[in-house]
Amino acid sequence: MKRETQTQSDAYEAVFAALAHPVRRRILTTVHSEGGAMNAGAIAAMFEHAWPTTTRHLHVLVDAGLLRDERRGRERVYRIDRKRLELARAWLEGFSKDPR
Amino acid sequence: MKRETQTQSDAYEAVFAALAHPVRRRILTTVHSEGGAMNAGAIAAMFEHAWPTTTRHLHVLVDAGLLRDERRGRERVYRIDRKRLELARAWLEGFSKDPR
DNA sequence: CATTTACTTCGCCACATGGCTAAATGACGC
DNA sequence: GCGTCATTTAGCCATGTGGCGAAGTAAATG
Repeated sequence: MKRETQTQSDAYEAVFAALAHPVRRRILTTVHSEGGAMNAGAIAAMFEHAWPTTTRHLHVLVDAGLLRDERRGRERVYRIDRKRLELARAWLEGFSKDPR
Repeated sequence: MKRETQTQSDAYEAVFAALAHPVRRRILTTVHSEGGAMNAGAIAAMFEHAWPTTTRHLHVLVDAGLLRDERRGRERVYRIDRKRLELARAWLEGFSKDPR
């Protein structure tokens, strides 16, 4: 789980790459609809694939800054960071405006 | 260049996968800033990589419904389809609203 | 302190993606 | 019709991604 400093374009890169996978999009929508936070077990239970596969997807989302993780005893809670989603939304919004 | 009917989730799939690559995002922003349409040559000229590589990226964007292509004599014009970008933007906007 | 619970980390493998060069296509101008 | 211009298509190869099972770790619990 690399948490390095990123340039602006690296941020777009990580965010859009993270959003590219249907499992990761579903993780985000579900966590959001559950109030913004869920633990790893509840997230892994949503899918038929093996747990390590979910862990890997969660890493991608954390590295992209779309989720933050926090240990709570022996559970791990993943929480949505809406600022990063906002970044992607703002990029897309540029196309609704006339170009400068 | 497959132009098949897509379900809604296939549409998200194609759009977000297409947006995942920096070259493809740059194609979209540049075409937009040039008024919404550019021909293949002008797009290919933006990049250092070989032309067929650009063609391939253009295909991905067309298949995702983000660009439409049109022959104009021996040139080919690519035009942005903002409706599909709107689809992605709307998906992201869901996170700014409280979950139902 | 040994076991169970809740995950993550480690290798491994199959398939997808994105780059290339070379060859094909289709329209235009002579 | 022949060459040339604009661009795509066809194959090829290296690297990336996403799946797996097995093993590891850290906190709670008996």
